[in-house]
Amino acid sequence: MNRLSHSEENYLKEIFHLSGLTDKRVSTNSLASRLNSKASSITDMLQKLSDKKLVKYVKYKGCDLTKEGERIAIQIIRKHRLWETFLVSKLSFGWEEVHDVAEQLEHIDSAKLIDSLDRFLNYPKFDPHGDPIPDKDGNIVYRKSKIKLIDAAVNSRVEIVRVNEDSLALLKFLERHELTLGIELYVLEKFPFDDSLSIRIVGGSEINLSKKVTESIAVKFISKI
Amino acid sequence: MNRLSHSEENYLKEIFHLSGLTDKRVSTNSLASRLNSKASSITDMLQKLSDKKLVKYVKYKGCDLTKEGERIAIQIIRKHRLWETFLVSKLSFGWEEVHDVAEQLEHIDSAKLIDSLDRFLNYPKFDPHGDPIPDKDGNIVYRKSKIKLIDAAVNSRVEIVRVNEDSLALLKFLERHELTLGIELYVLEKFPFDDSLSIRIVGGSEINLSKKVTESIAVKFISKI
DNA sequence: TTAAATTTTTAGTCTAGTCTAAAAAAATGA
DNA sequence: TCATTTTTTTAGACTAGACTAAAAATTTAA
Repeated sequence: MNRLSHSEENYLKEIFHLSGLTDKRVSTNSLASRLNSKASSITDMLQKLSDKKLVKYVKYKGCDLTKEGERIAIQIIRKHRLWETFLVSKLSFGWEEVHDVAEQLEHIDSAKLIDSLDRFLNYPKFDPHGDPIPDKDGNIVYRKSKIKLIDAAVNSRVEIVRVNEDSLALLKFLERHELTLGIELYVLEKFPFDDSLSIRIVGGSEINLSKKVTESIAVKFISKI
Repeated sequence: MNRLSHSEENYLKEIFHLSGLTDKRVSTNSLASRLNSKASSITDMLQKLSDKKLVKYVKYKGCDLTKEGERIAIQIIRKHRLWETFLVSKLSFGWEEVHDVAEQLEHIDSAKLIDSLDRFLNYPKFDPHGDPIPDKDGNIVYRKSKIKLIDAAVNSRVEIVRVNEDSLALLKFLERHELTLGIELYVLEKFPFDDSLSIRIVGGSEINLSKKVTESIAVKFISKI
């Protein structure tokens, strides 16, 4: 397989993310908004990726990845997450600072580099946001018991295992309220009128979180309180 | 200053290398051959870089860098050499393997990244080929006493302080004959008919080296023998 | 010094990736 | 169901960066 352009790689990665969320075909418009691009540009590229047999594309019906497309997407995600881990654990970056740099580093093309980096970091299983790092062969260990904070039961004690890295503002907000990976929370009360949720950090203070926030945090159930 | 494309950065870097060698204007053709490109493409790009005030370009008379162009070129070289150092000292790459990967990594755009990497590596002064690494402000410490092996006096003892990294074949040749950085040699005899040179590795064997090789190695004088 | 050789530039093309505007298909809802 | 809205595709254009072929400038050498 010939080397892909950065743009092609970004398309594959985004199709992977979007189809993983819904587990079905990815629409042209959803790709356009995620890639900050126009629908017409997406159509062009999908046709090109379809010719290369990396996506299955049906006119007016969206697309999804072929086996080979998925394999490549997973390798890009592997690179992204290993670089993020490197930045945080070796270069002392904050978790909110790593995303943009990793978006660049994920396109570096060298199998030897990424495997050496993996070894150097001691084969980490999760990146700084709690997302699983695919191994060399593309296997991904999804954390089984993970649920969105918004879906957690009232009066349960939970641990933060993942935060959505897409929004810098969100990461800064979480950082400031000490809502970081590994932190444990009590889920106190749900407010249906605005879908907000009150939590207390174990050994810390009580905070009311908006829907936007509780949708972007994944937690693991620990116990009833 | 707006972010430059990879291509623009490569032009600046190459102009810097070529003008450093001759310390005068760089011709269109010399750039074309170094960049594996055609003279007409070079002309186009030089006009563009000239508009951006990064090179001084005079039709039919070649070019050289402006202050700003040189500043940028030096930062790219800093990145290239820091990444090479990282690959060799942290990820156990061989010195002959690092060049191509560093060519990609040098375009990653993040001041924080490169300064953190510099600190992580403990502010190295030279890269794995013996070339000086510019500091954050663009200062380069040239090794004063450095001369090409081809110019070294017969019957002197010298130390290898730099090898030209441009040719993979050369690096492999040097590796195989244990002609690596820090190694000491006796310069035994020059053969004017083919410009070859016989040396003996201190504590090792005698080798006859071609002009091509002795031009690509820089040494430091240690003593007479 | 001038004709030939070399180098460099210009002119015109090409590809990748993007865009806008218009057309076509699909989805929605009265 | 069928008209309206939304989504998607097509058509045509633009930019960056490269190329070939031909023209122009410069350099070399007789």
